[in-house]
Amino acid sequence: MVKKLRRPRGDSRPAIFQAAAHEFALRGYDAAGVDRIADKARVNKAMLYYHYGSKQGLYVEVLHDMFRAVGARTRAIAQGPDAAEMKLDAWIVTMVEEAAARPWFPPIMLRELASGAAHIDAETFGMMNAVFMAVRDVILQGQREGTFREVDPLLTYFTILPAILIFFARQRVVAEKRKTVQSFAAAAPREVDEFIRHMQGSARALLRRQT
Amino acid sequence: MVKKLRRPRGDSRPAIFQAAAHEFALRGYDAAGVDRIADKARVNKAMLYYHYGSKQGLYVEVLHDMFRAVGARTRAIAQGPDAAEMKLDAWIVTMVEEAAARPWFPPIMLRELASGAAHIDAETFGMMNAVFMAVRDVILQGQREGTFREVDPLLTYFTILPAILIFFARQRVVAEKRKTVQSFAAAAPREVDEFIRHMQGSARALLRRQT
DNA sequence: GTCTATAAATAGATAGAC
DNA sequence: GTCTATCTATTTATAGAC
Repeated sequence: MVKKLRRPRGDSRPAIFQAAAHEFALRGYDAAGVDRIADKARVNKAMLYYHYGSKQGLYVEVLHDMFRAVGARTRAIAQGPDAAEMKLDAWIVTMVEEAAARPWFPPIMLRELASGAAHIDAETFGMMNAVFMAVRDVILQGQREGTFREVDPLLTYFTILPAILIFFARQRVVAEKRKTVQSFAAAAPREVDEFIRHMQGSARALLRRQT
Repeated sequence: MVKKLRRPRGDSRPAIFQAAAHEFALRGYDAAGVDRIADKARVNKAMLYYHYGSKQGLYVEVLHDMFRAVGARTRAIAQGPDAAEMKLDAWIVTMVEEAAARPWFPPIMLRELASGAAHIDAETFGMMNAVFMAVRDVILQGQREGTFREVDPLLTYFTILPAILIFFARQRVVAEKRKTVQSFAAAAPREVDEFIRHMQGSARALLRRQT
């Protein structure tokens, strides 16, 4: 008889966090199953409530973890001494790295944008907004320096950001559908390095003052 | 006693369609409730199964309706006689008009991109892909004509499209959160005309050959 | 075409033993 | 910290009367 594999005792909290992040990314908040999260983390469902209180509480932790990391790095870049173009390049690298380090980040953020931020509390919303504020500062700096056009910072932010989010979300789509749907043969997955160059070039093209 | 308002008999099918489109957009496929759809359409739940067979069948109809409309208009533009820059401008107007005419289109498509197209059958996937193919043809045309840079058509498509989708999805976020979250005061809603100009300008900036 | 009633499965959450 | 058992509400779907 095969003994059921067990995690070492005491590390159930991070195991639940990981499993929840993946489940929320895969199915969205409402469709995510507390039972499925517990199974994936190989813990009892009651442990989830012991550590996090509720499904909502668990979701908020995942969101805060995301925006803490992204927010801190974005603010650091915005407050640095570099020229605006360099800062924008660095921010794109940051977002790509965070999306790669937390694969659940792009799907979750896309879903929240799609649902009107339905499951986001005021505090988390403030963290989301702080990221925008920092990027807006960089765009305004570039406009003061004369290197950027007089674009609308908000509309420009929401042109660059979703492109990054969708790139990562799309990688999964392509990988899975290419097996069965021949019409998607043209859409080979792209390399991350190639995408960073594309995105940096796109952002510069969007913002650079015409001559 | 107040008599319950009734729809005229016989038009339950379109009423269900409308209600379903909104429910799918608001909550996503998995979290959408057949009961809620029936209530919203003011029909009995059994009617939904009578007309559409299943929740999945209803969802597929909503998807097909979306991509039929977008696909036909996109193909017509791509096959027309205009220069590539004009075609791209026209396509952006098309997408904005379709998103305005079908408010459920941007949220549903964003969710599918976020979930890896989990609920999309092969046929619908082909329709989605046909839109990309037509836009790719326009980009290739512009490159042959010498007006567009040698960008990757796929990465460029997925830079322009999500910006349009998110703009509409975001309008709802802003409208609702601005009431309660003061930190979002900076993010006033934008006018659609203003957005079209921004998006056409962005697409041209992305693609125009540098001098 | 339209309705009621209900089946059968699954959801989030909790009490209480260990 | 960890587990079993269970409560209650909600889910998709169907059978059958009208």
